Parts: sequence; C-alpha cells; structure tokens
Amino acid sequence: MCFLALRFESTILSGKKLKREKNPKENIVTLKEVANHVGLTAGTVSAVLNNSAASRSIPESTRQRILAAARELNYRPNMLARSLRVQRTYTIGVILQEIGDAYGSTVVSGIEEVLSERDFFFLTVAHRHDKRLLRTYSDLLISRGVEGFITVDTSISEKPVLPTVAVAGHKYVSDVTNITLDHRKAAEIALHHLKSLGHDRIAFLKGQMESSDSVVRWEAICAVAQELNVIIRPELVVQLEGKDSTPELGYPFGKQLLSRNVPFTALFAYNDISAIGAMRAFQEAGKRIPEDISVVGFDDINFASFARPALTTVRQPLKKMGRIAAKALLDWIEGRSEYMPEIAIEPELVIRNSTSPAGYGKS
Amino acid sequence: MCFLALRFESTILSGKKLKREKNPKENIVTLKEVANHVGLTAGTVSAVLNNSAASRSIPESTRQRILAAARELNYRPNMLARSLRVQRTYTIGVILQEIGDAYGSTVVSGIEEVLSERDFFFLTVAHRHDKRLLRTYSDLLISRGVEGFITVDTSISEKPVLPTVAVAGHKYVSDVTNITLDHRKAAEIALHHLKSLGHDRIAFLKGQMESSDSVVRWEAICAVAQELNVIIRPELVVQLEGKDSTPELGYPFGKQLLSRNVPFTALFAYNDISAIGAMRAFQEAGKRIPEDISVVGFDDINFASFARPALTTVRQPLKKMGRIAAKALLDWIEGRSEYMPEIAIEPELVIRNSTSPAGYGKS
DNA sequence: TACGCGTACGTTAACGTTAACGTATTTCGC
DNA sequence: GCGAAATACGTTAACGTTAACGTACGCGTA
Repeated sequence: MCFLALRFESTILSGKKLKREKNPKENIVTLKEVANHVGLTAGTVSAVLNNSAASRSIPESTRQRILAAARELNYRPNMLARSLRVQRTYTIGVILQEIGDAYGSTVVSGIEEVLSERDFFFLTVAHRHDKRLLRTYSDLLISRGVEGFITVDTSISEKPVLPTVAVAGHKYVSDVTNITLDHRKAAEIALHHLKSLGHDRIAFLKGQMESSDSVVRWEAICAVAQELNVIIRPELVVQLEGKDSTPELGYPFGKQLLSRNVPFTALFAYNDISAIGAMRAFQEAGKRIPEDISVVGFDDINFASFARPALTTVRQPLKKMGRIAAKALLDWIEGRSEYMPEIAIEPELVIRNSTSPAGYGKS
Repeated sequence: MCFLALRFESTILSGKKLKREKNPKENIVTLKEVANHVGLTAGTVSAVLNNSAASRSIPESTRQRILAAARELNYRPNMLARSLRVQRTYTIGVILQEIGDAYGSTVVSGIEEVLSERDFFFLTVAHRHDKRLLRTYSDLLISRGVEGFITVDTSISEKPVLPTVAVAGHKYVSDVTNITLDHRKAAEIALHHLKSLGHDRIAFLKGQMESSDSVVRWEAICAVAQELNVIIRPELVVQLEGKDSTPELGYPFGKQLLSRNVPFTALFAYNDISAIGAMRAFQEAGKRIPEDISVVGFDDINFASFARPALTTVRQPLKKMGRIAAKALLDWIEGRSEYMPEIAIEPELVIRNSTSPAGYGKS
C-alpha cells in the first residue's frame, strides 16, 4: 500500500511538472497533497499546521512528519479557502482620493507599519473625488471580504456596513471613528505666532472644497482670529481649487493674491504644498521671504524643511495618524476595544525660516 | 407556498436585523438568499447574474425578476468564494521597499490607474530592505492568490513562481520583465549637459547599495564619462548610505564632499532627494547654486521644480513606468501577450536653474 | 404516437479549508 | 479483567460560488 501510495504520488508530481510550463497554478500544493504524502487526511494535517485544540492528541512524531512534509513540498495555505471557511480575511480596505501625494502616502506608511505588525494586509483604492466611484469601490472591497475601512481625506456620509476609521474625516457619522487634528489648537498656535511677530495683515489660502479638513479648519481659524483680534479681510482670502498634489497647486493662487494689490505681510496657507507654490509666486514677483512676506504652511510634509526658505508650518503627525487609525481599527475589529467616535491629535508649530517679524523688509 | 416563502423570508430578515448589531457579517446576502427570494436555485441566479452561456435559455421575465431581487436585497457576490471556484482573484501584489517615498508612490499611482481600468486590485507590501521579509511576503501574497507581482526598486534573485514585472529591476532573471531606464542615455544627456557648460571637476553621489538602480547607473556613468573625456576623481565620489526617503538623505554627504577640500564646480546626484539635501549643505556653507556649484538630480520628482533653485534633473517618467509595468503584467497574465525580458524607458533632461556655465561664480 | 428538440430550470460536485463530531485502539485504575 | 478515559486519527459538512450535466415539460413534425 505504501508502494502504491508512493507511485500514485510520483505520477501526480510528474504530471504537475509537465504542466507547470503552461499553468503556474499547477504547482501549488494543497493540504490534501501534503496529507497524501504522509498518508493521513487533510483534517489531521490542518489541525497540526494550525496547532488547533484538536491537535493536542497528535503525537510529536506524527506532528514532525507533517511539518517536514509541508516544508518539503513547500505547502502554502490557500488563504481564499481558509477565509471562506473561517469568515475572516485579515484584510482591510484603504480608501483615498489619489495615490502618490505626500499627505496620503505618509498616512498610508503609518497604516502599513501597524498592519504588518499584526499580520493584516490591505487593498488600496483611489476614488479621485468621485462620489459614485467611492460607493462602487466600497462595495467591491466588501465583496472581497475586507473587515474594515480606513479612509484618508475622504468624507463619508452614509453609515458604513463595516468598522470604519476616517483620517481627517469630519462628518460625524455613527460607526465611524474620526482621527482629527485639534484644529482650534492649530489655528491658535499659527495665528499667535504670526500675531506675536507683529503681523496684522494676514492673507489666507483656504482649502479646496473636496478636502475634508477645509471647512473645519477654516471655521477654527475664524473663531480664533476673532478671539485674538486678528482681522480676516475677505480681499486677502483666496480659495484653492484643483486637485493637483504638487506645489503647482498654490502657485496661481499666490499670484492671484498679489494681483489684488491689497498689502499683506504674512500668509497662512492651507497646506505645505500650496504654501511652497505660493512662495514661488511671491519670490518670482520680487518679494523676499520672510522679509517681505512671512509664510506659514500646514502638515509638515517631508519637503517642508527643504523648501527655501525652510517652511514654518503646523505639523500634523501624519505617519502617527496612520498608525493610530490602523491600531484603532484593528482593535475594534478584533473586539479588543469599543467603538469610539473621535480620536484627537495635537498639532505642533514648527518654526523655521519662512516667518520673521513684520516690517522686517522695510528697514 | 408563496405565502410560506414570504413568511420564511421575513423571519430570516428580521432575524438578521436583530443580529446586525453584534455581527456585521450577518447582513450580507448570499446567492442562495437571492435565490430563495425569487423561488429559484442558486445555480440559476448565478447564471443570470454573470450572464453565462447557460443563461441563454432563461426567459427575459425571469431574468428581470432575478436582477430586481439582487438589487433590492443589495446582493454583493462574495469574491472569496468566486475566486476559490474559478481560480482567479484579479489581484496582484505590489512589492516595494518602503511606502511613502516620492519615487515609489508615483510609480504606484501609475500602477493603480491601469489596474482600476481593468478591474484589478492590488495588495501592497513593504519589505524594508530585508531579504527574508521579501521572501515571506511573496509567499503570503501567493497564499492570498495574487496572479502576479510588480516589484519597485527591489532586486529579485530567484525565478518567481508567478508572472513578475520589476520596475527598476536589473538582475536578469528568467520570467521577470524588467522595466528599466536607459541608463546610458541618462548618463549621456547629464554629462553632456555639464560638459558643454564647461564643467570638468564634477562630483558624484553614488546610490545606496540597496537601491537596485545604483550599480547599473554608476557603470553607465563611468562608461560615458570615459567616452566624453570626463574625469571621475575618486576624491569627488561619495557613496550614499541610509534608507531615508527625504532630502535629509543627501545632506550629510553634501557636507562630506565639501569637507574633502577638493574643488569641484558641479554635482551629479543619484536622485533628486539627495540632490536637494546636498544643495542645502552647499548653501549653508555659503556656496551659491548654480554660480559656485551646478547640481543635476535624477528622477524629476514632484518637488524638483520647487526646489530653490529649481532643480535641473534627468527625468524618469515614474508614473508612466508604473502604467507600463501594470499593462505588461496584466497582458501577460491574461495571455494577451508573451513574456518579454525588458522594456526600455527613455530618460529626458529637464534643464532648470540649478545648472549654469562653470566659473560663473568667479566673476 | 413516437420522436426529437428547445425551453426552463434543478442537481451535483468541486475549489481548499477547518470545526465538530465519530470511531477504533491502547492504557490505566481498581 | 472490566469499564472508563485517553490517544490517534478519520469523516462529514459547511463557507459561497460556478461549470457541467440532468430532467421535465411542451411543441412540432413525420
């Protein structure tokens, strides 16, 4: 019988080898093949490989025999089948606007760190600001069995079917955990910095309507400005538009600001990329930074410190926010923690060389 | 019977509603539930929804009844089960060193564009320069049924089990399609540019050993230098180290170059981020760019044009390379095209403000 | 009226796994 | 030396789909 089993096995194997050229799937080995190889059944092999409760009664010698065979045949469990059976995929969906921008990439890098520590994988989709695409993608991800979502800079309006954590989400929807920066604090530190440098004519670059932080951040700025007696002049407020994720974004709006011919000594931009773009517009127009115009950015992306001059900015700990989002989601999925509606993140002012006392340029 | 069916259905549904609070999976509806709802079997419903060959004999009225029920119940096919059955996952694995660096993110954005057009998804893994982790991850991805791999800036040495496309891969392994820049051409245009500006003392930043382009690019530079009679002085060659993906990477090596006290009028850096970091080191030491030192970068990442001065660089069309990689892989997987060992990409010199004639600073 | 053919579905098995339960043999206590 | 318990496995069914095959019925035709 042993002889027969061996013969059987070897013909199977040689059959596979012949086919391998054509179909790469042919040489991936299943549980049943491992079981055949050691003369046991799939159930037993499964129990040992997962060392489940049932395997307590399997003697060490058999266990070793099984493990050896699995290694030898290079057995890789089929996660599809396993997931179908145990109803878990250890996969989450990451939904963002675009792939490749500094903001999203950094958040995703934080997410990935945590997921890999906890043996989860993720599928990424970019909805390109299209509401319908967003809906389609979340359905497709559910089809693929993701156990939860992390959205980045994307507002959700409907209550989702699965646990969802929104990085920079603001609509308060039940069953969505929002990871949000403390925008009040952010506005305070930035405006206080500029005010204490003597700036009283401050220009603003408002975020695009599609960006989920825009509204909340602007409201915080308005509220804090009032408290600090900083006047917000409509002539000095410019609305960003476009979905560019390079500094090109801010360039035309920097020019626009200058063309209004309303004097200002400082700019508080919506984010670092628009700040850097605006800086270039200013510099091309002969303005010196910070002597003529001080500039404060937002985010503290990698390149902020390498802008010329190095950019003063409100730091959002993006990678950390990604980590926190992932941790919150996994704990929630695995029932280690309850749903919480919000996790607040503290911003931090990073003072570099793009800000200086007002009027510095007049001397 | 119809009454019974309805009753049955409604109790099922209310049962689900009660459970929904506890288990989110409870309210996702299966093919069998749709079938029950219309009083048919799962097989029939499946045939209609996929409009397979078998559904030719299903009358329009029934077809509509099924489609309506599926919509009404919000049926979403379970891709795990489907994939297990049809042995296809429409998923590929993207393997990169890190997530969040400008180079990789841009390539991935190109990949994603093509995948989404063709209804594929992707799982991303970052192996952090660890060979063993790379191996582990590729096994895990195979477990999850990916149909192919795209690697970014990662050398593979073993012949892979699945179709693989390597962006900036250089080891020639059979069954791997390499998407490679024409490094000879790149070296030619960069060195010719510097030489024609009169530079004859050129410093070089060599790529890190872990970066897969390093060796090939350096060899191309050496070969072209010889042909153009450009002398490469060992004292002016610095080896980059570290896995930083911000300009911070180049900063210490820019300093190191200056500290050697060997005069040079130009720098050809391994990539843009190291070029920008080195520029800052030069500027901090009082050197003007380009008057005292011309700098040429490599890649043309988003920020290159917003460096001060705007960086002259050898452009790699990163997004396009991602697109080409994805297209090649999908065509290969779906048998629309044969395996090809290499696809060459043409670099392009982008002249901005970081280069000028040698000796300009002496006047 | 018997036969064939088209119509409209149902049935079965399989994809690879695993949890729950079954069964045959051995070991041990008293 | 007999029953109970432990040991070492096997068997079955199910996860949700789909491809291949099967069947029952009605209709037209020779």
